[in-house]
Amino acid sequence: MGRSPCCEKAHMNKGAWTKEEDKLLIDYIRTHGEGCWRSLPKAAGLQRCGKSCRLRWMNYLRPDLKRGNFTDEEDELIIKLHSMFGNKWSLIAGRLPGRTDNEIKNYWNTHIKRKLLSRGIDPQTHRPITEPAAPPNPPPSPHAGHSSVLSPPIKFAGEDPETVKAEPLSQEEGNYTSNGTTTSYKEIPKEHHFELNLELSVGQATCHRAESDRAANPESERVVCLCCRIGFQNESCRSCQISEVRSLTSSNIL
DNA sequence: AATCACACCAACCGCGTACAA
DNA sequence: CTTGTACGCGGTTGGTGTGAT
Repeated sequence: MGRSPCCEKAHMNKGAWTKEEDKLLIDYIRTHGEGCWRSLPKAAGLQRCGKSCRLRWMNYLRPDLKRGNFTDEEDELIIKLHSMFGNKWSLIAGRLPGRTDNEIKNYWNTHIKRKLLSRGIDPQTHRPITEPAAPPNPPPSPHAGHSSVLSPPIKFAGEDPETVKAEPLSQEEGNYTSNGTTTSYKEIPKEHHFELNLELSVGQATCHRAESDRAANPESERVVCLCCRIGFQNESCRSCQISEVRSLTSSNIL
């Protein structure tokens, strides 16, 4: 038994959207807001499936979308985020205001891949192409309940957040180089590993907001929830209620 | 001017997941 | 617990534009 179709395709338009269809969709969402994509087309008078409407809105019609070329800063941020998340385009898009996952995915496949290859970097592994293939290292599952350490580690060169660039570590026989000194990867203290803490903050987490609490109780462990390590663009952290928009910097991550 | 190759990007497709019944 | 439905995501496709020959 196959999956039931998301809609009755026989009576649906396909292909490029017309200006009239765009207007119908925009007008409807302006009036009624997003949501219930399945019933939206009929309510809006569109001969499209809900999926198609959602995609059109998300990728093209949303008023907060930034059109135009990617900046060099965006390029570098995408590279950096891709080294962290892999092909999790929605996660990456969440860190680039006004950009969609589809847009970033397309841009990655058409521009950044080539850019990295020209630098001699494998776009998938973010390691020099001349290196032997590393053992499989899938990106962390968004559902992972525990911290995951990316191994081998990715180094973000430079202390200045403005100059952060994703660079694969020089790795010769498991060594890594940082600040001019070479260290066996095995000897690297755990806190220097590039670590993604994907634990969901359920219960009490001590965030930036709680620095004062921590000062009052120095024995308490400083735990920073994911939202504070990575940052939310458009919504506040639901565990610590930080509402400021935080830009991604190396200091947020490392 | 015609044709071809390539790049770009909007849109589609199928799957995984969340959630309600 | 199972099942059905809707949504969101990532991979892929196909149309269009542009430059080279």
